[in-house]
Amino acid sequence: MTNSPQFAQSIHDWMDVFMHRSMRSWGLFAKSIGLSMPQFSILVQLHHRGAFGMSEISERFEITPAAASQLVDKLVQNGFVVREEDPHDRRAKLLNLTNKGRDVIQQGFEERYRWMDQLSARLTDEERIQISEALNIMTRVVQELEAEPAG
Amino acid sequence: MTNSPQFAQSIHDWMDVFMHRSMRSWGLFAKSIGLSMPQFSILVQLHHRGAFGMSEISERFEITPAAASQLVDKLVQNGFVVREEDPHDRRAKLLNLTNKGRDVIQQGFEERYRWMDQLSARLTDEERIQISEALNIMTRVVQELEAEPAG
DNA sequence: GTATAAATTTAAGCCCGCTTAAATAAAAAG
DNA sequence: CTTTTTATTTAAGCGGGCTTAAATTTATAC
Repeated sequence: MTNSPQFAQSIHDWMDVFMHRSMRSWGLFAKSIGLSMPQFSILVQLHHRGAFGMSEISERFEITPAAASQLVDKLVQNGFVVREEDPHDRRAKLLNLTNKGRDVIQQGFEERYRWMDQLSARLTDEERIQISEALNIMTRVVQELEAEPAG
Repeated sequence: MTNSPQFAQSIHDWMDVFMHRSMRSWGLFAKSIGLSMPQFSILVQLHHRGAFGMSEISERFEITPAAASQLVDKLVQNGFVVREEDPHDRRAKLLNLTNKGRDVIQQGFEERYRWMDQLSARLTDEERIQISEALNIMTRVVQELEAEPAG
């Protein structure tokens, strides 16, 4: 499937170290601000993709609409999210992050970045440039993939 | 803290797209094989770091020893993990993945890799080489960081 | 060897996420 | 306008993760 075994190997090695690290640390961070992982994941989605509706939550996380509603309820009660009426369909709701919600996610990413900054400190200028370019390419391609229909 | 704003920006952009994607997909995968995230995270840790004891679980995940014991219990009952006596201290237990446990994690990573392979297909040979080298550098540095005392 | 400390387990109880089933409200179809 | 479909919510109930408290077993200190 992969066009280059060497490339695949590099990707896989990187994902091993990276995922192993990030999975645990997100859990700890969510707990530290009193959010469960499902709640936190919803905030991350909202942060990344902007406002969306209840049905989208239940689809993307593969839970029932009832479960989505209840999860969001807690986020609303705690002031991370607001429920607004969809102007085009009064049955539907649009979820939005509050400032508090945005701040929390931002803070989570900051802490994750810090680890990468630590990593950065170990690199030569040349390596930093090389990595920077590589990541930009990947970011661009991922965004292209996501923008596509079957994405 | 970061030595180059350009580098930091690239890292952050990449983490945004990558984390957003991987957080959700791990959750869905864990659910698909009947594991909760906490259970699944323990398997990932065991896979990455090899055998370790109860106390280490409760420390690393910041839960009580009692909670760790109960979580592991379910993993044992479902055949993902075995509890063995620590030869150096008969009070302590050493956890190990069973073949089933190893397979499950392996499968999880495979599915994650597939996404990256999709990404790979969009790249030129030149880009693949560039990214491959960049990832290798980062993987090496992360491993160095982890191997150090204050890790 | 007795007393104390450490590693783990068991049990009771709380909160949370999830599901199903039923209710509400608005859009779409006829 | 009535009927049906769609989006969401509410309520009841199950199972799971977590905590505290108490019990068990083995190591360590004296």
